[in-house]
Amino acid sequence: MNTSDICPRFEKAVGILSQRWTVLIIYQLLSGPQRNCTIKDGIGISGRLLSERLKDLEEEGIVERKVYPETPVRIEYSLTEKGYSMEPLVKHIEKWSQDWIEKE
Amino acid sequence: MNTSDICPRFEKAVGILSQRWTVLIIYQLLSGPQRNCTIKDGIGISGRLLSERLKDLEEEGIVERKVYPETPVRIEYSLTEKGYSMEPLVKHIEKWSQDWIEKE
DNA sequence: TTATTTAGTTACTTTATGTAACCTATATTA
DNA sequence: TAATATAGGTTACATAAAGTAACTAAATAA
Repeated sequence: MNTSDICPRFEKAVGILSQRWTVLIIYQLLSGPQRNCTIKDGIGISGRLLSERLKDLEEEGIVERKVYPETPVRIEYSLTEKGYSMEPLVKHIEKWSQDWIEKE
Repeated sequence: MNTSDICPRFEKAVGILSQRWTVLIIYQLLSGPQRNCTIKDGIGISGRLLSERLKDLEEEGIVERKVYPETPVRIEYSLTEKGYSMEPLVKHIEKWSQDWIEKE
């Protein structure tokens, strides 16, 4: 039985962050809107998981999907306001890693 | 093929954070050294996973395990210096969740 | 001896992740 | 027209991680 008394919002945020690839996708999108294949090559995720994560992040209101009916069609993903609100947090993780993770 | 060009230290940090329960265990230990069962009840993790995570975190140098040969034996877990260095990060996550995760 | 307590393990089920092949739509080329 | 290429995405299947519950070990108390 789960008798924990942790704030549900905090738990939810932790749940988002602790899903594999989420932070790296947001990190990648911090350099601007980009298409599927660019994110893929940028962080080394598989196509299947990238589609799944982008869909999740869209549902969370963190990522936005835009279709440009050009030829060929262009589909671009970008961060929403909520997504950009995570920038300081992502940079904080990056900073911490520089200070506390040793070079291998 | 993984052609990503992400800083290995950042990747490592993200790997730690994105392991389920890690952040909650550290969060719980921020209120001071405590034993297995207290952490367990505090965050609602199963005994099996808690043991596994504490072992991982000990190996990462984030958590310290101390045995007090009393009767019955008391085993206490606490944050190391490295563990405490994550406090601002954890608080940052908490703050973000208050600002951006809606009540359900 | 028997029971109790706490930490931790074992065995098994369910869910998440990884990999590769395939589908669709459109455009380009032979 | 037919074959090829490209990008986004899905399907099918294999492996790894997480969840659940029962069990073990060590030490002490009744």
